[in-house]
Amino acid sequence: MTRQPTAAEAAPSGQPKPTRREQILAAAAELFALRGFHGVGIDDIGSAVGISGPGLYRHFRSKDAMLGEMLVAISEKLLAGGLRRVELADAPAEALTELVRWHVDFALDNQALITVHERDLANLAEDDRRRVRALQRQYVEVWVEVIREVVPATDEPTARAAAHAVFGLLNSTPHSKHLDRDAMAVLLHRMALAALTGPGALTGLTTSA
Amino acid sequence: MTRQPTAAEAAPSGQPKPTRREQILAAAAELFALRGFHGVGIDDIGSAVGISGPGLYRHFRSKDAMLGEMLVAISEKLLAGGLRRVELADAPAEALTELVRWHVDFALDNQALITVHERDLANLAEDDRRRVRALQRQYVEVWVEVIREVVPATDEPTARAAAHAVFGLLNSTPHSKHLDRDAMAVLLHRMALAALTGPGALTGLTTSA
DNA sequence: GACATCTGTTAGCGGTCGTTAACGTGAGCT
DNA sequence: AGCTCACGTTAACGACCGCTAACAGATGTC
Repeated sequence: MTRQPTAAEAAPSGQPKPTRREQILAAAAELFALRGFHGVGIDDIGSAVGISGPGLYRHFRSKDAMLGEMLVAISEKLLAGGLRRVELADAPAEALTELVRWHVDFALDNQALITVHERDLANLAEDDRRRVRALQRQYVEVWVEVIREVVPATDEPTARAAAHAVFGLLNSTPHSKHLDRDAMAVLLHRMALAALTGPGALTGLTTSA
Repeated sequence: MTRQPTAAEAAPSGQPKPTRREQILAAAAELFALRGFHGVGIDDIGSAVGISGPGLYRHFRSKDAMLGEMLVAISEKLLAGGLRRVELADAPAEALTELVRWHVDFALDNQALITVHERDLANLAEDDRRRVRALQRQYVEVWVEVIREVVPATDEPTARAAAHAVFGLLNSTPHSKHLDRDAMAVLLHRMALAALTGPGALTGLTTSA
């Protein structure tokens, strides 16, 4: 029976120490993003971190556990960051721009995880999938509330759909490497805000004739 | 050696006849979208169309051939439709709205294929992947040209990145079923146009200080 | 110096999956 | 009536893959 330090002692002192587990997760994320969960073998992940094959089982219970851990972690981080930005904002409009900025930075700095997140969710084990779905819902909810404050005449389903659409826009990062990071960040930020706050973009859809 | 009618005699008379091949491709697309290419077995696809397992090999050379055929077909259709809309338009602004309308309708009517298209491209065989990539590039090119006509001060890399971002926005359809089809179409249309033509969204990124 | 523990190795099992082989059947043509 | 051919069936093969078993070195501790 192998020891399984689940996120509790993953960061005992602080952040300076990149654990073996974290190295493995990072490498696995990169490979999963490239070829998909089922397209990557245990041996591939192993050799990506210098060890070979079954040595990974000293650090993880199973291949599914790796996927689960990294998707739960990223979902938690995304939600926590979003909540914090909204809390720190003074006005709704500022909350929205901060939310956009947060998501843009996050997407640009975690392209592999973003890709895996929206592609291999179906390959998660039941438990992990429920947790991730719940976190996703909460994150969407944060956006929905802020959107409805900034664009008052928006009903809830529309706001939800708009949030998903903006996520699609912002998460498009992995598909285009034509601009450097900063230019990309500015572009995505502006496009997202324009899509949400453009004149009448979100209103008059469900109550109109 | 089995006969392989490759798209030539797929539609000999017109469109009224849904071939067995097409039934299979549609079912396979649905399953691929749900669980990913590697997550779906030959037997799953077979039983989805009433036959079981290896019977599919009377219609397709291999499982990869199914994926290849459906992704090439969808890419060709997308490009052809885009080109036609632009040709029929009188002015650049109209070309852009028509392009958006075309892509919105396409995404809403082919959600499974859209999902597979952006998820399992990596699982294609070399030949097919090259063809699909080439078609994708041409489609992006259509958008880039139209965007640069409508928003004159936009440089090419920015236009390309913006096009990808809009694709991400429009292809978000499969992730949100909160609105009915028509409302969704209107919402996506407005958001896409706002993102592209919003005040200064695409300008001043590469030449600014 | 004996011991435990952490981390890694190689060999092999068990199941899954794509594909092929061999065979059956019913419709249509001559 | 008989031949062909399109369309299925089941059985089985071969490869791959996740995972376990058994073993080994390096390190720190009493």
